[in-house]
Amino acid sequence: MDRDNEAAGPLRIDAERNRSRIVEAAQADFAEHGLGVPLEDVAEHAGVGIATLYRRFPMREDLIAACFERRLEEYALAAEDALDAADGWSGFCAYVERVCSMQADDRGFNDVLTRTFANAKELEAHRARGYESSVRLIERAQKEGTLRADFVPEDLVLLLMANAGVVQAAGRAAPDAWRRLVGLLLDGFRSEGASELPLPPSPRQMIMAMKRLARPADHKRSTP
Amino acid sequence: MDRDNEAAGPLRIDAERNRSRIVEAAQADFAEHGLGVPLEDVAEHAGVGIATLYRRFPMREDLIAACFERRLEEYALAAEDALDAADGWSGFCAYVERVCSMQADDRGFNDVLTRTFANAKELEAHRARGYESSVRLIERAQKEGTLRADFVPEDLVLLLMANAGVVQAAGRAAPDAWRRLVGLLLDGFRSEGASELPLPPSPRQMIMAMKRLARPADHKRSTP
DNA sequence: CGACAAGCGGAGGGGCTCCTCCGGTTAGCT
DNA sequence: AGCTAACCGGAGGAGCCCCTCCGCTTGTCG
Repeated sequence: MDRDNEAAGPLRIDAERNRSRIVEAAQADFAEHGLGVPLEDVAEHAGVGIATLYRRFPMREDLIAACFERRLEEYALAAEDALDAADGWSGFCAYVERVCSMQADDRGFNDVLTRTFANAKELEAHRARGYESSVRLIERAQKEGTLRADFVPEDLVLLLMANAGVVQAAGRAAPDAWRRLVGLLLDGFRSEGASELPLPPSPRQMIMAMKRLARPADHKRSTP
Repeated sequence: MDRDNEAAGPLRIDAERNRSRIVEAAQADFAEHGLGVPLEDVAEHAGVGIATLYRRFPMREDLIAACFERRLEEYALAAEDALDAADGWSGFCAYVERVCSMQADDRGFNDVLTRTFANAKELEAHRARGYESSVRLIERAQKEGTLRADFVPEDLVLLLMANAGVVQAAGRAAPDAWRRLVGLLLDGFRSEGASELPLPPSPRQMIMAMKRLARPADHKRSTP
């Protein structure tokens, strides 16, 4: 946790209790409505005043970090677990499906995955860990000859973005739509019958894109 | 156009001029910022008062309809053109690339494509026309044996949603990222080496999803 | 040219959300 | 028990955007 990141001793027990309630409420609200949920709603669902929420989490990003550290750790673990699979391809597939499933289950996490957080060290550390393992996962499956040779790590980010789009658009109306997309994409990832592809975006470009998404939001996106 | 859909004779010439300006400004703003752009900005860019905009387009959807009828017609045409291609597969690929390219070029159109508009007959008519042609495109490529046999029209909607996600996330930071995704997906669409897939969402489910997106917006989505 | 319908635009009320200020409350320590 | 620092929460200003009302302007037609 990052509770005591800012000097200052441990919280008073009532404060600690409120903090937990806030995080729990936020996890539920983020999961259901995405990262843009009004903080006043979170405070209300937690049964605390809005000021209490702001005192504990001065920036929305702080609350997001507290809510998603676990999830991002699981994300990193998914890649590490997949390295233990019997063969490279099944490990790769299991990884992809597990991560995309996490996206489908949590609308907030769906947002988190394609965004960077400048001031949340733990979050970014987990992301980096997951990234490294996924690179090894790719290499292993490629050496095995099952994953297409021109596959690069940025393609995984593309997969996350694409899946985010489907999860976002399909929502509860078609809760399993993402599985179909992932199935189709995995067939595209096979080296068997792979055709020449446009160049992938560069790592730098992907990072820029993820940074861009972290900003205020150009304009809400949906019809208000 | 739908200018005179509501009885009432032709507009006065100054009014007609203002109307055109509004549509032009809106096309630009929608393309750049998505359908959620503040209408006050559109009015300002058009050089008219906000009241003038609302008088001519009482609902945001009216303005959207006026702005995107052409684009949606082009969308329908893309499928019809593709039916003229030398073979089924290249027609199918050309269609997919053309439509996805349109998404990448216009953030508003990107939103329009995965949404329904209850009160915009022309728009929905074009969409239906495009849909029918795309079904024939699919059948043709399947009979030819190049497109996987289990491909269904809903998979095209999935493609649009996935591409929307990439376009949305990558934005200008990685303007060609979508090409890579489309390339990978097209490889997944080939019948060569196709593996068994999860069931596709039903047509009804896709329609529900597109209707859902048309509503007020559950919660803005991005961090405010 | 003159009258009047059609059109114009800005002010402003309303809703939503962010975030802060400050007077009242309470845990924890002696 | 009593004190104090830590904590609480609601009121409310600020910003953004939606949409309407209404007094003024202008095209059009006799």
